[in-house]
Amino acid sequence: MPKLDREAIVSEALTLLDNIGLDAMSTRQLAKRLGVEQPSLYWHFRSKNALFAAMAEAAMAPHATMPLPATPQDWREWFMENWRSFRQTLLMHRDGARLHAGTNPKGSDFARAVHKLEFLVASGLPEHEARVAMLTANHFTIGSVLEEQADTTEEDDDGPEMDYATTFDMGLAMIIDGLAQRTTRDMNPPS
Amino acid sequence: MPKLDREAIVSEALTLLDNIGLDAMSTRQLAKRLGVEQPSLYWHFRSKNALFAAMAEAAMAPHATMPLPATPQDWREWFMENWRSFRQTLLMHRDGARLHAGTNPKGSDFARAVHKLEFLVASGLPEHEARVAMLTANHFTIGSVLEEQADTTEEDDDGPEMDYATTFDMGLAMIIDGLAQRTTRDMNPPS
DNA sequence: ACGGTAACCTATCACCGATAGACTGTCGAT
DNA sequence: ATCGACAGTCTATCGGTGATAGGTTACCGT
Repeated sequence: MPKLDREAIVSEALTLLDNIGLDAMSTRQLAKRLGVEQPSLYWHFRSKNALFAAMAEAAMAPHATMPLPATPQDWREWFMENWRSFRQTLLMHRDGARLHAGTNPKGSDFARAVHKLEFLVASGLPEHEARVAMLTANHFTIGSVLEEQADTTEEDDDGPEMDYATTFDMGLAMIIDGLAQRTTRDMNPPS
Repeated sequence: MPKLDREAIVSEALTLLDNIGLDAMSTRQLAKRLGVEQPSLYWHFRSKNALFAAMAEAAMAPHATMPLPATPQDWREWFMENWRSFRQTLLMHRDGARLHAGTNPKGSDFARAVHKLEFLVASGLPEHEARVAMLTANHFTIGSVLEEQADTTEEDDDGPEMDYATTFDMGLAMIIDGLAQRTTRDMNPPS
């Protein structure tokens, strides 16, 4: 019988999430899986939302521990891979985007974002535009995965229908090209 | 005593949403506001989710009834205004983005999307790229508003802090520029 | 006058998140 | 060895929730 601590609870909660989805998750089912009564969870977490926050943070670990970019690297390639990784991490768990949406970033995440921004600046991009591009890619990724995971259309064998991965890649490439344009020329005036 | 029909329920539900937020919404509070007992709502809607779907559709009306683009119009300007309108509509109601996320588009919405795509094609853009740009802008908008509405930081008077509207505009402009690039040149090879 | 049905009601179910307070085990200090 | 503190779990319970079953009313065409 594994000792019950925050880590074990979060781990089991994530597999329960994968099985039944975010809306169906209840503290009672989770407690039953852990061989424990429901109120015991409230010793380790102040509320269900606090548990969700811990789950969201744990689910983001694969992306949050990726190596940071280094200066000799091609910024376009890194940009692509970074948000591909973000998307993949969101897709690892059922309702991963909904779980992630609306979670306040930790301090370390903020530090990593600063480092990434500095890398883009060191690669010759204007800081303001690079920051906007990072935010844009973030929002685009969350929105994409949100819609992908909300899609309930059955997988008929009548054809590929729509490839979420390549659509995502193309959208991301478009953002990258829009950003790349900012290195050479200024914005065109509004009229 | 106003007759109780779907429209009245949805209308009152949206003002209740604005007052207490999506998570706190309950059928009992809504029924009380309508001067009715709670199970009565279930004659008009099969489930709470069905009510949410009707609310999402009604909330999208301002954007869904906008005039469609016509061929002599500048496609860049229209693109900007269309997704600005989408964002503004999502912002009209509390938790508007969460309410909208994961709703299957109606048939008429699909028809409108086809028309918009045809407009972009008529403006000289390649169809596939235009379609990707529309999806990208959609996901970007939803992700942006989702984060904006999830932001709980108090409005201190120590400065502008961050202007969501202009950040959105700049991200949208980046997508537009990325799309515009597809008219003149092909994608650059990966190496 | 009568039957049907739209539209509401009461009553109730199973379940939920959360809290209060009692219990048990471990462990360090005396 | 004993005691006290406290981490960690339990039982019991609260108010609230979405949803269903089935009774009641009022209108409407025949």
